[in-house]
Amino acid sequence: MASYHHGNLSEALLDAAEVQIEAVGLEALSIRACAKAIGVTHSAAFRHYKNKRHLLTALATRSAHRMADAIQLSAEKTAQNKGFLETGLSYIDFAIQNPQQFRSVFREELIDADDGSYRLATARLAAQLGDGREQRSQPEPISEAALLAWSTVHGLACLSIDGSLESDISKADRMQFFRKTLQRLGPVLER
Amino acid sequence: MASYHHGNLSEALLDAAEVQIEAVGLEALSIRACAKAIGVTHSAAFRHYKNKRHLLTALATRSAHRMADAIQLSAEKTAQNKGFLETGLSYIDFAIQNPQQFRSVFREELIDADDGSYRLATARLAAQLGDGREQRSQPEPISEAALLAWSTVHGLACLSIDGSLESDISKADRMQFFRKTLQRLGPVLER
DNA sequence: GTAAAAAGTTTCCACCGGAAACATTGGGGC
DNA sequence: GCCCCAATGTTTCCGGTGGAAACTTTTTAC
Repeated sequence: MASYHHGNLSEALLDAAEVQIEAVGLEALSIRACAKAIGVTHSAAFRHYKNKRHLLTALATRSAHRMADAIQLSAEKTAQNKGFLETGLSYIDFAIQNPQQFRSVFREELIDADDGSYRLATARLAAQLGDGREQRSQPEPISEAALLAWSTVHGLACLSIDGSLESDISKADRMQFFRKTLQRLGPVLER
Repeated sequence: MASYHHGNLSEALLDAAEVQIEAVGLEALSIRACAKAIGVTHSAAFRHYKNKRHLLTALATRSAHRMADAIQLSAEKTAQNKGFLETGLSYIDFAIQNPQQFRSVFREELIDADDGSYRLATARLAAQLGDGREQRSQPEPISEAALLAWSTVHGLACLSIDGSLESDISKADRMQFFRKTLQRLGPVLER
């Protein structure tokens, strides 16, 4: 106990960062505060992440997988053909439940977008939106229908957590309204 | 010349901020750098904006109006009934041409979202998307169709400037692809 | 058992946003 | 025409931040 070496500081830093961003916002994340929460000097963090951007990239990667997991889970509970609607709604739901984590995934100016595992995680996420069956191999470009679905869902998520809809739709019936909105998309999502 | 009093420092600060964010990114904006670019002490800025958040709010407000102007201009050049397509495309185009300005408009964690003139500016923007004819009076909630249109366009803009589409669509034929994508929406945008 | 590498700490630096106290200026009332 | 005051800048200070460098402690490999 209370050993000099923490044991799993890199993971602990991510945990602390996750807590901190949901508390104070993604932009206000501070390495020093994360380190202090763990009981370690801020310099220790730089042994595991060469700079703040690398920490945020790791956080974004983990968040992307969390999100993909949540979506996958909801997809498995749903009939194959009604997949898109539930997938889209759980995409939005994750964003609303974990706004800062969601932001961390797409805030490329804060992260190293070329990072391999980050790209992998976001590719997985994107593939989930491109309707259930479409298992894209790498070089094949996204289809029109998939882009339409993804951008609509992504737009709803962004507008929701950015507060731009607050004067229009109350939080209570937001998801219901979103469901109806997404249902409209159905007819034009044919391949 | 070279007078002690600048004359129009608040505007000059916004101009400097606009230049700086497109150069170094919205999150990296520094009041000190803006002030230095103008040739003024950083403290002078606080005479005009009580803190950084207020500066960013003013910047967001101005950017929102710039964007609304650009959209309005393109709408006026277009046939009345084909309005949505061109409106949406110019929304996206503004975002791609001025990514940091676009971000500043919607980055509510950085600005004072309750500010009156900011709300006015974003309301104007939102109204433009809700198809040409629909002149929303304040308390009337957004329609399903309008939300669908707005969120799709907004999603495309966000995904574009965040680089999430880079591996899928080259920049060159991006707008063309977006046009085709948005055209699909037409049939389901009936009121 | 010891040498090297891994993982912490301490100390330093430049920069940042912001507060406070002071200096300069220009405009309005007399 | 003068003077006072409010507006606008400046200087100086503070605590917090990311990051580099040098040092210490621990773990691991041989």
